[in-house]
Amino acid sequence: MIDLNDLRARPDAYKKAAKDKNLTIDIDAFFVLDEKRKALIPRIEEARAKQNVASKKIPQLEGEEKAALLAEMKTLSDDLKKSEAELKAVETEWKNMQFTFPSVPLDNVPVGKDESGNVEVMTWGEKPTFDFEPKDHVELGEALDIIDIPRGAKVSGARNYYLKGDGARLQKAIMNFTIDHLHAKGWTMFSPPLMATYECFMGTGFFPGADENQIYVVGGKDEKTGTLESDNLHLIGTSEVTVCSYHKDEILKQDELPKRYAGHSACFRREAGTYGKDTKGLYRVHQFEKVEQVVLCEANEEESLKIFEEIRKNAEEVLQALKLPYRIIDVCTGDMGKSKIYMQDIETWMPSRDSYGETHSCSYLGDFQARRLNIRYDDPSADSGQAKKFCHTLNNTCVASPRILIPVIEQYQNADGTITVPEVLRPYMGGQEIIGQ
RNA sequence: GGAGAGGUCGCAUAGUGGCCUAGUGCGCACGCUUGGAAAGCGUGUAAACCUGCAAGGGUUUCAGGGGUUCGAAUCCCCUCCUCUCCGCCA
Repeated sequence: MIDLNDLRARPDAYKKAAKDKNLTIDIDAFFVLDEKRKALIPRIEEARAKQNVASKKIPQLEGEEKAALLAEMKTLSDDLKKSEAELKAVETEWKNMQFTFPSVPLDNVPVGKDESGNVEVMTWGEKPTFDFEPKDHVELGEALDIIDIPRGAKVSGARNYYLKGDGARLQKAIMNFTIDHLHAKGWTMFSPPLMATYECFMGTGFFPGADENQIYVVGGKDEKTGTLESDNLHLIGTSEVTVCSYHKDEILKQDELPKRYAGHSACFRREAGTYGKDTKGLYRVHQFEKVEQVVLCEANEEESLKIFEEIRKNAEEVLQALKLPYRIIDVCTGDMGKSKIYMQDIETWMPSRDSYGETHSCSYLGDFQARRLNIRYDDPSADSGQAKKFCHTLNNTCVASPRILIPVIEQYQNADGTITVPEVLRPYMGGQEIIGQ
């Protein structure tokens, strides 16, 4: 959600943002509605005020006087109902339009049409070289019986998989290592709900929009009627949805900000429209595990950007501990989504793809989500008129698996087909050094 | 899944069609009192929106939505949530 006063003050900034983010929206049409609404409201409020005055008088009156006022109020009430219906229609559209409006990206965000406009900012680490013919993670995983994709497909359809034995243990180890990494820095762990209401998806900016068909609806067959029923819940595609919504409709205290939350959860994505894309292996799957960083902080861009660096660094530290080469890219306007105002991706080197693959996504959303979720904080230093402000929110992957297993398995493979367990993960695997011996 | 009871201001409660501009208690803030504190006394105690330079004025909000009515916290319908009992169950 955007600030309407800001929209009215600088409509051109929003028109440019929409254009840069490849959104087709009609801001001028919105202003027509906005005016209509503003004209209707005083009319309705005036009628209601009259009604309130009459309501006090009526019980004191008797006979003709009373009948006359009742008749007058009947007419007023009928008119009022018409105006209210009109306002409701206008306001519904007025609100729906607002949900489609983008936030305005920061000035330093590269303008671009799609991912080809993204800009590499830095790289870290040496790409691995092998003195034998390296295999990809699927071949290695199946030979070691730690990844089973055919059986995943048998049981749950394409893009599903089993991690098995040391494969499952390796994923657990990476999750636990990452959780401990954040815990040591004072982050609060969450094991959040995996299902959430439409409002939470709306509040975090995923609904309404194209993302909607990426999300699974929780439903079931009604035994009596045999028809498919929806439970009006959706499976989260990221714990950002339920962790961020944790404080929905709350007023936080300034001195308890920033809130640093780490959500560890399974994530579910339909991956609609990606048929034929990344079909091989564990890159693009319907279900994965993720430790997500979510921060709610004060509405202060400078401070927020420091936190942005902090959460990106937290993720980098995990990759560095795993000794996985990666690069950071500035995501351009056309690739960042309507809610974000600044975004960087971390891409980790994946030998079998002979390229970097996206493993992390770091986003700064300004007050976009907090407005939709109605999360505010008390600012005692502010003027009394504006003591309650909307928070700013940020989020970044800390680690997501099995995608991260691709570089881990491929980079740590040995000539004999075994996999060396990264040193930092060994304590999480009972000291095990090699998978496949 | 079945039966029942509920959802009112930060919390607890009162409120069965106009006296509700939602009372009372607690909490909180400020003031008086005091050497200081407690107690006591007094005052205040939300959000959103409209209007206005401002002071102010107005509207809405009693879980949410719809209805009846000149008028709804209160009556009717639907949805959500909570609790109790039964059933099932990790």
